[in-house]
Amino acid sequence: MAESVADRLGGDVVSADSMQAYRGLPVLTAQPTRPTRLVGIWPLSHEGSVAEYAELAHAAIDELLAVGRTPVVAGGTGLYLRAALADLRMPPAPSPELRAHWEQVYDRLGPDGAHDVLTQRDPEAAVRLHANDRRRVVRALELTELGSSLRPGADRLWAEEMRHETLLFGLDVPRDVLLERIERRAHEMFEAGVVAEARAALEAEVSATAIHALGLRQVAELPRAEALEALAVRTRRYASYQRKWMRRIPGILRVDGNRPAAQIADDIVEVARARQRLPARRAG
RNA sequence: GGCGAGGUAGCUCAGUUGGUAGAGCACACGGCUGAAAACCGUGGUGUCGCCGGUUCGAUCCCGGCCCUCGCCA
Repeated sequence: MAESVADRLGGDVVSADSMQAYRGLPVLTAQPTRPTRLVGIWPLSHEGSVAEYAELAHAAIDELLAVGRTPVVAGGTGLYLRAALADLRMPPAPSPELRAHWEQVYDRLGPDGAHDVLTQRDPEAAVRLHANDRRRVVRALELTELGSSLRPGADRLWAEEMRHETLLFGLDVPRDVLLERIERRAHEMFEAGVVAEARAALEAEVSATAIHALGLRQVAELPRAEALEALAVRTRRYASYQRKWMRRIPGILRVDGNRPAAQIADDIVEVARARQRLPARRAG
């Protein structure tokens, strides 16, 4: 669908998806067949992050705009989409030493003890976090040593502000249709050789980030029927996660996604063209 | 047909010496600022196989029936 929109507008698709950014799992991550920006850019051994992705996405988008093409950003989860479209101004990168140190502290003091330490060092961050959220409590603690905070200044994640004038569309698909599509998609992945792909990937080094590609371990290790079910279950959860973001991203326009891609693309292009003409008319 | 084991949440199962039941996963909802297809939190969604009996009260005890699995005919 994104490709159809890009073709009609004279643009290119930019992927907003953490796992499509890796190369080596084209079937499992449902990568597009035509070359797409930010797809397959990292080896599986690489530990990717939103902040790193955001820089690349900004560069790709600006490059397209500079030559007069329309970037069509498609994803993915809301965080990656927002990271591509807005300037989230992430706090400083984690240092391996600080992370290791605070992880040790967390494990030694336990969740409540570690959370107490955070309350002393950064009360504002502490009230936002649950003691059991090890990842974020550790991150917040390491930031206190870098003169930063997990919650610096304004909330940019949920703000409407974006780097460029942008139209946001979210596709609505009825629940039963969605479940059926997920089921079919899982089967198709198996027919396309996802098992061999996953096993081959796990032979080599896989980063802590890439290992979480949905269903990677299950597909490689479980018997077919169980793997298929696990893949479908995880995909369902992912879909409900996307719905959640769709409800919350400010300014998103929801369109009926239960139609052929070309038809949806036509509608979106029509809205885009109408919006483009509006300022000119007013000016005129 | 005989003997044995079992029938409790969507699934796998625990439990109640009789006071209408709870874990994991699934599912729903919420959070999220350099791991986001990740991670954290909250919520039990139920004719306890069916019919009767005993009892103030039965998912639990008793009888009958149905179903599943195993062994034997």
